[in-house]
Amino acid sequence: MTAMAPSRAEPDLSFLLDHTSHVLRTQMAAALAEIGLTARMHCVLVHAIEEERTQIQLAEIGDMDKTTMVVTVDALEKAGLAERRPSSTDRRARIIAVTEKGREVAEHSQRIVDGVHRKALDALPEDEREVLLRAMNRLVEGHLSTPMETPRPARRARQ
Amino acid sequence: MTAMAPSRAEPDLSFLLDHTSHVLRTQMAAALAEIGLTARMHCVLVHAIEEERTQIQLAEIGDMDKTTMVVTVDALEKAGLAERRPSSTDRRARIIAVTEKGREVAEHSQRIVDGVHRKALDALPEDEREVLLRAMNRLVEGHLSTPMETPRPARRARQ
DNA sequence: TATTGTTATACTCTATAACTATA
DNA sequence: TATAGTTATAGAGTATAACAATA
Repeated sequence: MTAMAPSRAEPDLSFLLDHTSHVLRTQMAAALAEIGLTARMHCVLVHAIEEERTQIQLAEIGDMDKTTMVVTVDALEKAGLAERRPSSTDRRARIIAVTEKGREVAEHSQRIVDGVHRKALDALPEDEREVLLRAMNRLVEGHLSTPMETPRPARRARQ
Repeated sequence: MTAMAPSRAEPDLSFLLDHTSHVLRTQMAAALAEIGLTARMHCVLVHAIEEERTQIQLAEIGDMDKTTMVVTVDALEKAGLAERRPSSTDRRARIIAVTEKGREVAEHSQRIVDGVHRKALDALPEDEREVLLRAMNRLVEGHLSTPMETPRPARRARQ
């Protein structure tokens, strides 16, 4: 599953980040699954509510491929939480419109997400909690802002 | 790639952990790739040096499946960094013996790993760094210690 | 020519199932 | 019967390629 274990004296930041993010992700997935959502569906729903956005825009926000967005929106439509509507300004593009039910579900799922985060943070003393968030934000905006490119191994054509 | 984006007032711990662990992982992969190692190969190498260990024991330490361990050990053997030796006490088991070259490479890769971690931590003020590590360790040992079970969807037999 | 969304599918990763040898 | 290691492969996830419609 996750690689890399602790055991040395040196602080193993990889292990700490991999482990915590993985466990939190399983907690989040389990919590959202109870109302039939994936983390991605929740993410798209929330950002589609904020303002009129196309699939591409939502894909960018959620850092997904546009093809992944297609299946995510398919799932949202199937669940009756969102609909594709033609953009009034670009006939190629589709606006993701959240339904009334989608709005309700998103409110619920946002409470679930916040609750999962809250429970994790509440496990820390207040001073640590604050500093942890500040430090993580600093890393996200600085040294750990951009993924390093992995040389993708060219793919052969379709047929 | 990674889902879930920031944007709300609530601290989005999922985003912070996912993003930082992902970026750090790409940095680590790139750094280790320069000497032909994956993070998993490094992990196995290091723990195989510490003491005589079987594949299963190493798999447990690195939190991998035994079948994943097979391919990792294959790679290490192919690179001349380790060898499978029959255990003297259990004829089913194989001890992973690290070669002299493997020892040298492991020393090098450990420096690389520590360097990648060091650079990330050095991007933080000292007080934040310390608290971050303390808080992460607290989470790993407490609220975020154990992944939540995902109901695996039974798999059909082979053939 | 470039871009949005779509379908089809190649590829990677991981883990289950089944097997062999041994305990 | 249970376990260590192996092989084969199912299945999930993801992203590339190609395409149609439109810009």
